[in-house]
Amino acid sequence: MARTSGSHAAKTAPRIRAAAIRLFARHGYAAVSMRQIAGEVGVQVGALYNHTADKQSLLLELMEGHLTDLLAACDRADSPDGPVAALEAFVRFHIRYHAERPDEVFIAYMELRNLTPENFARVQTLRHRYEDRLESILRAGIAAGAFRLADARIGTLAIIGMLTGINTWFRAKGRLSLADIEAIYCDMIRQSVGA
Amino acid sequence: MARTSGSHAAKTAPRIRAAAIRLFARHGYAAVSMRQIAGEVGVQVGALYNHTADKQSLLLELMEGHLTDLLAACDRADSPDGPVAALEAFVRFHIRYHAERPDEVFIAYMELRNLTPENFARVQTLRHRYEDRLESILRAGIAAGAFRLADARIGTLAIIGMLTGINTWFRAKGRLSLADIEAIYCDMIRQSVGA
DNA sequence: CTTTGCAATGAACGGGTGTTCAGATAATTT
DNA sequence: AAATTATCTGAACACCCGTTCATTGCAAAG
Repeated sequence: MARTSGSHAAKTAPRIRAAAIRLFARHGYAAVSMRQIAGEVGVQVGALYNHTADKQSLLLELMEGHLTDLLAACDRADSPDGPVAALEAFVRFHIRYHAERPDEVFIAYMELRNLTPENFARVQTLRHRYEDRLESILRAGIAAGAFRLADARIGTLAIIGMLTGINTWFRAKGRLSLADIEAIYCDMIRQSVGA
Repeated sequence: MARTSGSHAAKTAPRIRAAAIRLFARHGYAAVSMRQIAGEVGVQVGALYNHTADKQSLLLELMEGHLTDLLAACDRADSPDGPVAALEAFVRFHIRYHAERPDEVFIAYMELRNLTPENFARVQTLRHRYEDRLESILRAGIAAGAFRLADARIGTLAIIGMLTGINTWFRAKGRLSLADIEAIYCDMIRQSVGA
């Protein structure tokens, strides 16, 4: 039987992913070469291919990994009863989770066009699953008469867009802390759906 | 056979820009080669360099062109009196203007990292000038007591993020027309600032 | 200690990259 | 009609790309 623990793979593979995440986020998938990634890991190019089939698979793994982690964390987070409280919980979860993983988020939203059509479809499915969490909250709020919102789907896309935008400008050293921003966004989003 | 049929010589520059816009938007700056652009224009690679200094300058020209056009159009659009009406006018202008130029918008928001630091600063300045249009409206609304919004700057970034997100999913053939989306966004954004 | 087998090396493959430039040609000016 | 200017071609330059593979090294299993 092949060795399963203590082998190099257990250490090199995650390091390749970490290097790829940082480099892809910084310069973009197309602008980063396999040699750059290998250099960051401290290994020769060919060695990468012991851990990933090719560059495209590496990108897909990063995106799918990020999105499945996101969905799992979203399920783990408790969602209180009542549309207004559930919406606020979602907003706070989203902001916190995304603020902790700026590079993964950047890749997952910016490198979609560098996926092959099949891989794009897989990633898009996962993304849709996440958006559906929010859409369900909005639908429930509308049905309960708690929200004044014309369309749950558009509302979902608008709120997600608003939230994801944070990653493009938020810096921890900025004028406002993440908690400040969280509070402002909670208010704006609650108001935006008329609650 | 140098030069195939030279009558449209003076029209090559705009055609290069048009091809670059389409290709950059579709595949990304880093993934598009000068040979691809030349092929789309129907010309050899070397000919591109009669109209642009290099690939980086081409990207900068497209971005700066888009943003100066945007600012000019924004100034031309009439902004009614009163914070609520001014906000609605801005939202409607933004959605319409951006819906008409999906490729330019995509490039201006996605290819920032492929600009040299100097060029990035220039583009960022223009972008900030546009955001300031909205921020002024929000500030006036807060000062007049018409808006319930904790921070004008964060409000600006939140609303801009919400609006720019539209370009990532809007398709003219979709369930809702642009006018529908415009109406929903107007409501959501007005509500989001507490008006 | 030997065997086993994964992982890393280093070189090579075919092809693509942005950019330059001498020479050719068409349009415009004189 | 001749001279000038602007523009395009076609080839070349030096370098980088993703990927493959025979060879080598080395940690764990027996």
